[in-house]
Amino acid sequence: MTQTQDLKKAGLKATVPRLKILEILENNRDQHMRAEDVYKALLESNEDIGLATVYRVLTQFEAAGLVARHHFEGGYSVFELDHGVHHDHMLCTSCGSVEEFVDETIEERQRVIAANAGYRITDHSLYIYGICPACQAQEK
Amino acid sequence: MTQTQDLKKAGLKATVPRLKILEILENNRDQHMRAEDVYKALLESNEDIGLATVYRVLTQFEAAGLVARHHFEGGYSVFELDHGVHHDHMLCTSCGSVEEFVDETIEERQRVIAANAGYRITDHSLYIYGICPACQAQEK
DNA sequence: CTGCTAATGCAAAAGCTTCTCATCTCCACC
DNA sequence: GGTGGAGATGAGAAGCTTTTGCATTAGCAG
Ligand SMILES: [Mn+2]
Ligand SMILES: [Mn+2]
Ligand SMILES: [Zn+2]
Ligand SMILES: [Zn+2]
Repeated sequence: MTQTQDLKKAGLKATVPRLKILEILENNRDQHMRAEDVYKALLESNEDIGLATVYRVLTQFEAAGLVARHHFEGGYSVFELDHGVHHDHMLCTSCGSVEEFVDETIEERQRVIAANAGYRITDHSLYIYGICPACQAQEK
Repeated sequence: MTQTQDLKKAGLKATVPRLKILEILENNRDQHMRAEDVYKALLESNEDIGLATVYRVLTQFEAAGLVARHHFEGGYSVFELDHGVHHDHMLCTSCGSVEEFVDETIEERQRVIAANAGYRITDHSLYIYGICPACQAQEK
């Protein structure tokens, strides 16, 4: 399916800014990008797209389920293409690297906790912060 | 132990602003307060303390282990007195109410995940977002 | 009591994100 | 293919939370 079709299916007009931003996210599937990062990538591609549009489009993509938004420590949002498969994150507070993981035991416990309290879960976020092996090695 | 002693033990001078802020946090043990909330409480007590000081003091309290800082959705920090017992949070996205919980199974799984990746955990945060029973009842 | 250092209040500024509004672009329809 | 109009965009202003610079004040060791 083309990117244009992806957008149409999400109920969004296939405009140039949206197509370019989608392309950038696909070219950085392994990254968690800030709006500013996306904006810089656009500038490097000589695209004349405003930062405000980047924010608008990313929010629309999130609402449409095309991307996932995360709030890592730092007071800003990061985005990644939503592959449909949920995952959580472990972050190195020293070098900033991010590792992804899925743990069905934790997922299940969360469902149980919510059920016991009568909550209907809409979302959840789990971040493990620590020092990665590489940074530990450098400590010495 | 007095509040003055608490501060001294944490390596902080027992100043008026720090004592007042500590007092406010103790008077709101069941709350998760923003810096702004603490500031407003100070104003109501007719304390002439600047917002910048509130931010500075809360950050110092966090570093000293006196309070815990959380990043609920919304782009700001909330603080609560640290009772030494770690807990996670479940939040209602409709009314904003917060429920606390502890789940040893999840805690253990996190340690295992980190160990498998060679990470040394320094911290973690788990937020479950959903609709609380009361808000579900009102939906209909 | 005194003096030095750390702490404070205020205002300015930073950092991220949203909003306003005039202009431009998609695209459904002819 | 041409067109009208709703929706999208760019630029800059503004909003919010948090931090910082600096002159002044206040803890507290001696
Ligand atoms: Mn990810
Ligand atoms: Mn709590
Ligand atoms: Zn690292
Ligand atoms: Zn609720």
